[in-house]
Amino acid sequence: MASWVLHVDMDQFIAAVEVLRRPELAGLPVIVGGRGDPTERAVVSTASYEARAFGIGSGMPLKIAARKAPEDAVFLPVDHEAYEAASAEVMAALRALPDVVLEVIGWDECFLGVDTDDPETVARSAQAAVLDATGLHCSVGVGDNRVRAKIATEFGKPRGVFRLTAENWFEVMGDRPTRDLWGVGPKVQKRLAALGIRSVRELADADEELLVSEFGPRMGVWYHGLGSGLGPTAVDPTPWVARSHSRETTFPQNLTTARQVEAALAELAGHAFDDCAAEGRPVVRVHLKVRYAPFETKTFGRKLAAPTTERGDVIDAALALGSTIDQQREVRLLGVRAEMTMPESDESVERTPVRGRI
DNA sequence: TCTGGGGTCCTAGGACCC
DNA sequence: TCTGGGGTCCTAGGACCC
Repeated sequence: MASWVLHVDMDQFIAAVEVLRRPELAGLPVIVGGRGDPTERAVVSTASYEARAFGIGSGMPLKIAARKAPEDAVFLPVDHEAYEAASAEVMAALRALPDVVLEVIGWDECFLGVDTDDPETVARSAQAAVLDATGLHCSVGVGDNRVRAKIATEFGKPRGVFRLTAENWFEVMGDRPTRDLWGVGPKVQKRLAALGIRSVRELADADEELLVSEFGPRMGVWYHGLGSGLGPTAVDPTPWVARSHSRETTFPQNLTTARQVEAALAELAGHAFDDCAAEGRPVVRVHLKVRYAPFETKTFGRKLAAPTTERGDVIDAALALGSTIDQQREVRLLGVRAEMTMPESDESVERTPVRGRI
């Protein structure tokens, strides 16, 4: 029997959860984001397929979405708790499948590790299990590693299954832009293009030394392998442990005085601390993020003299960092991140240097 | 056109030590 | 007086993901 990685991704998850509890929204363009008010500073979390037909997608400012949306479009506020609950049901249904190892990647996606000679059958039973338990649809990517499984899912959407392996990698991906690779964003795409590398195949054929000199020893090698669809195969069922917690707010009206900045920092730092305290681990480091109007962002942080479990210490650290904020400029966003001590971890686990995880 | 909030990881460069 | 090579730790910044 061969080992396979399956990537399960919910179809328009957030919008689907909303439609599930409000069936009268079925078939309408549904746009979830912010507080559901398209005149506010916020972006789209998820748009239903009906809304996507109008060019509305995740990450788009709500104001723009409102301009593109038809009259019957419905704007809804984000309801984290509802999605958490739905996510837990999805994961439980998948974990109950026979002989699978499950690694949660986000609210609406996970990897499954399975040993089988018929991964498509496992994929179909995963879809059936999720639909049966929650009424929600998902797509499944089948791969011989995590990278190929993850990318395969896009070809399976919606409600489908797609297999991507060493065998069909170049046939499927070879002529596509590097941006289609997991972990290649707009900046890296540009830097690659400057080296004359535009397609996935060109990346695979590129000189690794060149990539290392441009991106460093780790990322250079990683990007080169990505061109061939190389990636780790391990699926790790160990529950995810947060390394840090942060709170940030974009203000409806920019802050203009030191008083306002201090009050906001103290509140954010308090919330960030509380999130860490809930995990029962001390805070070791505090970071600040400030976005000056119109859109320039600065981040900076400091290690604390010693790990602390005192709320006041974290707030003091945030305020001390805050004293470096330029008082002459309007502040549009503030964020405080508190990094925690880490429990003992297994460093031997191969990591995918793709940043970000929910 | 106007850009959220919550995360993780990598790199460069300076400080400091031997 | 001007000077090496290597290691580790820390900070700042950047990039990407969902």
